Amino acid sequence: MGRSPCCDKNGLKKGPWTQEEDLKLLEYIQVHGPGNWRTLPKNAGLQRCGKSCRLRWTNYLRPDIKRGRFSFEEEETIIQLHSVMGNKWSSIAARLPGRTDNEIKNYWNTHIRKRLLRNGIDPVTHSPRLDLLDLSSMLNSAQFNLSNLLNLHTLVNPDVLRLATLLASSSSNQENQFLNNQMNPMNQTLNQQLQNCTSMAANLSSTPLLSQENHSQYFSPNLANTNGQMVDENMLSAFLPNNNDILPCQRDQYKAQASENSSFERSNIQNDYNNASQNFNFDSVLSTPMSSPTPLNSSSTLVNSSTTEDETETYCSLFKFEIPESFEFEDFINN
DNA sequence: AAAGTCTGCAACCGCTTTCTT
DNA sequence: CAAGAAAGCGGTTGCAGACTT
Repeated sequence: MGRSPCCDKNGLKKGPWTQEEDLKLLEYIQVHGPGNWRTLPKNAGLQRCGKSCRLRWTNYLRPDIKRGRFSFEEEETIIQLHSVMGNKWSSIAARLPGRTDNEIKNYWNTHIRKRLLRNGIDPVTHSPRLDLLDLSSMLNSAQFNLSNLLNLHTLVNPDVLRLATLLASSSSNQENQFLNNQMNPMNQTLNQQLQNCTSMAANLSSTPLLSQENHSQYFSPNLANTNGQMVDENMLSAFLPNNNDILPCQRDQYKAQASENSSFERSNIQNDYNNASQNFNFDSVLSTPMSSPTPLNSSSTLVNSSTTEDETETYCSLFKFEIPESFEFEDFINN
């Protein structure tokens, strides 16, 4: 069934409402109540479409509308509801008194969605977005090479060690103290890390990865500005124990991608894993001098050129999360 | 200081669903 | 039951103000 216009649009005003128009609409509704939108504009003396009047009332003039910034609780509620309902804005709004669907939709698109992306979470699926990472090129890169990770000369490469330090100490003059206090437990826990990394490497070796041709660039050059106190939560997860569940959860997606793309590369990962398991010498890890904090090298972090801006932001943000003052590295890796 | 770019949000568009006659 | 009107809904657009160069 075709739908005719709700009113004759010729000569009707569009665009932002003026105070005078708002007043007319308010006064009319106060007397006659909302509804009957087709005849309302004429009766209220408004040169507006009835639909426009209804929207103005429901989204702005209604007295029960709560204005101002969304609270943390509201934001969390929106995220939770969205993870269940998706873009059912009216259903979400029905559970947030005083908020309109339009307002929630706008807030989602301008704030929450970006925040989730910044945290490496897909705003549609609400799951981590490691699927976007080109692990192959990452692990072959200078700093995030699996061989380096597991090999004594380089593992716990300076940046990883520095990350550990930074997690426990936000200022550089505390680093030595941290190392003195934490190295013994780290010696034990790093053994556990090794097992987990080895296990993760096994997972990786059976996980198809996007080819470098498809992901020629990974992280944007502006990561060169990343300072020593900004580290990658997800990257760290890849190096530390008990966070490797992220990879298995993405495996089906990788497999689906692999089935569509014959150029997936696994050999590099397999080689890295084989080399690492042969060459590993744990003691030398701790004998490797701590490097002075330096910005993460942008050469290892490139963004897939085919990704969207938001996705690019996701990649970049993977390396940017605030480290709480109270964060304890030991607790984290023992967790 | 000016021009260009970005951001947030109100409002619109067009489709679907529900209601009324 | 069918047709048309009204309401609901989600995606998109346009613009004002903020920010950057």
